[in-house]
Amino acid sequence: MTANPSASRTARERARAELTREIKQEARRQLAASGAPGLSLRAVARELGMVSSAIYRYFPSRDELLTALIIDAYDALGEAAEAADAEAAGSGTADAGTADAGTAATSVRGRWLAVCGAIRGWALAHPHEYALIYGSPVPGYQAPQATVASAIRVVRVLGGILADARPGDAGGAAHAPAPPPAEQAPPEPLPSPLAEQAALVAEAIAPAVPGPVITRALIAWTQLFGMISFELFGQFAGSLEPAGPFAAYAADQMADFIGLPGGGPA
Amino acid sequence: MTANPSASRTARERARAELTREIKQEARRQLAASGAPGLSLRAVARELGMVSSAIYRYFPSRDELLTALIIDAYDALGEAAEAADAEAAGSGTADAGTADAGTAATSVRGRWLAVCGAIRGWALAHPHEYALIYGSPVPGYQAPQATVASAIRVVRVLGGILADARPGDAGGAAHAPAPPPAEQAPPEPLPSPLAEQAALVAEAIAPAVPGPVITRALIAWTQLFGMISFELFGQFAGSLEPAGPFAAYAADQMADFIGLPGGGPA
DNA sequence: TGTACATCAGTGAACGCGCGTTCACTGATGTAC
DNA sequence: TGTACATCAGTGAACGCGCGTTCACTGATGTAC
Repeated sequence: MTANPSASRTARERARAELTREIKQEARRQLAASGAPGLSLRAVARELGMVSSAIYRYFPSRDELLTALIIDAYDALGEAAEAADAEAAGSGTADAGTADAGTAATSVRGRWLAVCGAIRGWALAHPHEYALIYGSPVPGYQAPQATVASAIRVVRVLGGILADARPGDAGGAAHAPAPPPAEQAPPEPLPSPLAEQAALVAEAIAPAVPGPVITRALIAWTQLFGMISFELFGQFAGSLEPAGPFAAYAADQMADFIGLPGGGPA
Repeated sequence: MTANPSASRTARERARAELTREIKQEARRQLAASGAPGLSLRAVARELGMVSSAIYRYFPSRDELLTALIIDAYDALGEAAEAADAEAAGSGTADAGTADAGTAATSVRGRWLAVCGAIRGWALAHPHEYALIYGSPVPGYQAPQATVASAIRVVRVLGGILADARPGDAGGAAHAPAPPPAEQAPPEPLPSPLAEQAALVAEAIAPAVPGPVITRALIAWTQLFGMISFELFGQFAGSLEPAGPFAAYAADQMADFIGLPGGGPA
């Protein structure tokens, strides 16, 4: 059992990967304690029992560590959304790709509600990571381009639902039962600068979905995250707390607003 | 012209008030440069040409200064909203009280759009103060109860519009022209825990407005601030930028969503 | 109007703390012949 | 299989910096008689 080159290289690299993970994990713990601006390389090292300079073998600077945490957070949220979508769609596998709606067991509305709930659920479970990616930007820190690929995942899930709801309504088991609630808007065209922006978003996220629908979905998107931020950041204190019922109601209303089939009396 | 007691007391107090103002102003400048966590009493003092300990004659601690800035920001935003509402309502005075809708020259829809625009405008003009009050909470800082009175002002403006839209539609010049766009929701009652919450909010903000309408307005409220936060915090980068057209469209759509009279083709 | 006293703004030094990052180093792990 | 060399993880000391807050003080401003 002599070590062949690739296996031994993996041995060292495995140790490296594990410590990298531990550093990020400890950093997340500190994030929860004192927020992004309070994240300190020295404190992380201290907690891990290493000398502060050792961290630099793994992350060349504090900002690089922050970037890694941001990407991880976007990915975790994206995964949560994808998993909820896949489960709601009835396919046991977590492959939440674009179409494949032939095996869908639930309505697009059910998927929408499930994904909204999953996003909120993740945010409540990881409030400081949520704040890291959707809160005020860390002063002096500029998120590199590398983060956008992960940031877009959750949006892509919402776009996928939207796309499935449209061309022939492939995802809709619950299409017939109730009358479409508020669907007069799509005919009206968008004002000029917005129409082009919506077309670009559609192209990236939900092809063939008309501009007004995309725009309404973007409104719902901002509503969802605005609501979650308000809940987490304390704006609901003394009024809408606990916010669960409001969040569920809002998701349903926004499903109507976008024009997803189904709805009506619960 | 000997100084009488009250005048001389005012002389010293006036100096005190002015320096207090200057400290806050400089603190705001630093907020813009390095964010809330980077705000430093020493740096403020340095910039004002005083020794760092002198600040303690004016603010007993860093947190107290932060609190003062937060209250000022809420008040500034509230004032901006009130002023926009008053102007849209046609009364030249800035008295944006509850009713007095008899002299209203514009529709409640116009007031809604004006206030949404003013809120966004203030946020764009003061991004760091906006982040201070609507961004991630400053770690280790707990906003005291004193801030809520100011925080509620902007919500009260929106509630006032809502209230004016309802009982006999007192504020609506543009009520007749277009058919009410999406008003089937109000009849349906809210689920239990939400209904009570909505009733409490209505009582504080817009009495006599039914729960479903209040709830829709709260959804619109979260949408508005979610959208502004996304714009300021960079989530629209590369898609909805510039965000003006989207913001205007969204405000209009949300006016429909709440059921404000008017609307239709622009 | 003048004097004795109290209040208050601002000073300067100090306390004790933590931070990011660099650098020359030791010693272990892996590689090539 | 054994040896000589290269790579890499982690050490410990140091650099230079800024922070919030306290404290005894000076001197100016205001107050009471």
